Amino acid sequence: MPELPEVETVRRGLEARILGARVARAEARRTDLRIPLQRGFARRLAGRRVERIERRAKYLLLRLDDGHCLVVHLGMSGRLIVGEPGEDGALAKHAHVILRFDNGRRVVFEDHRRFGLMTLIPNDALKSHALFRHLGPEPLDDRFDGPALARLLAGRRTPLKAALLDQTRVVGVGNIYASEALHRAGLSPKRPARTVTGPRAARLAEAIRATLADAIAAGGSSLRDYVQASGELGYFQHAWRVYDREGEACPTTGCAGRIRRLVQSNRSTFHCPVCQR
DNA sequence: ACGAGAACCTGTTTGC
DNA sequence: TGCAAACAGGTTCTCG
Repeated sequence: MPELPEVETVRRGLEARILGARVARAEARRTDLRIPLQRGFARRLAGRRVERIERRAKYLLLRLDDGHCLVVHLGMSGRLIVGEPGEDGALAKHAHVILRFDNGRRVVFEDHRRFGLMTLIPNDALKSHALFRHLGPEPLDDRFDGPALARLLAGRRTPLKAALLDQTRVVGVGNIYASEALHRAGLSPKRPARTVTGPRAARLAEAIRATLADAIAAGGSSLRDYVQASGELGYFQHAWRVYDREGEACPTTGCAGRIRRLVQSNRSTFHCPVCQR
């Protein structure tokens, strides 16, 4: 799922609803997530206040009042469902962790594939933690530009699409937005990453930033029943230029190409062979 | 060190 | 309708 725009959308939804609230009760119904929940995970959350809600790459960081950070990754199928105050509906089949806050809100972590994770890490250990140590720069940071991207791709023979998915290069771009950004930049997903320099790198850096920013503005992409933290649907999926549009006409003005699907590193890539070179 | 592919797990869609 | 295969937004390990 969730790539940077969806995670950022969830972050904003959480911020509006549980920032400053205190965990009244926490419950772990299943502990074998991608990283098994720590012993006493629920007990350690009880009574904690959420002081800040941040995002790094595709990770949500809930800074608690005891010097720890509740780290959440949604993997492919993870969701954080925030209920209305006082509301206490039925739990989904794969509701693994339930947090009840003192403002009446319930936050449920659901993840049927269990590629996601929740874990508590001391704030001062975050940066050096194995989950974060090797992460590349944030694409929406002002310092992320053409020259910076060219340096990150230098020497890489791997196809450009695969390089964009590599979170040690740049973070936050996943399978949908990699295809989208490459189309926006007019660059072939098959091009060796190291050939992206100068004006091409500038175009790609800008395309990545614009694609992610547009998606955030739309509340992310909602696939199937994925919902953002507020329970609303994002609508960026309607703005996809190439993703999941195999056989359709290329949306580039004046381009007569058709969108093709190919498989790279076991993932689908969508592109226009005519205007992406 | 690098790059490609498989593995992790469950649910849904597609094709015969 | 039934069944099997393919596919799904991510990350991490293994192998060559």
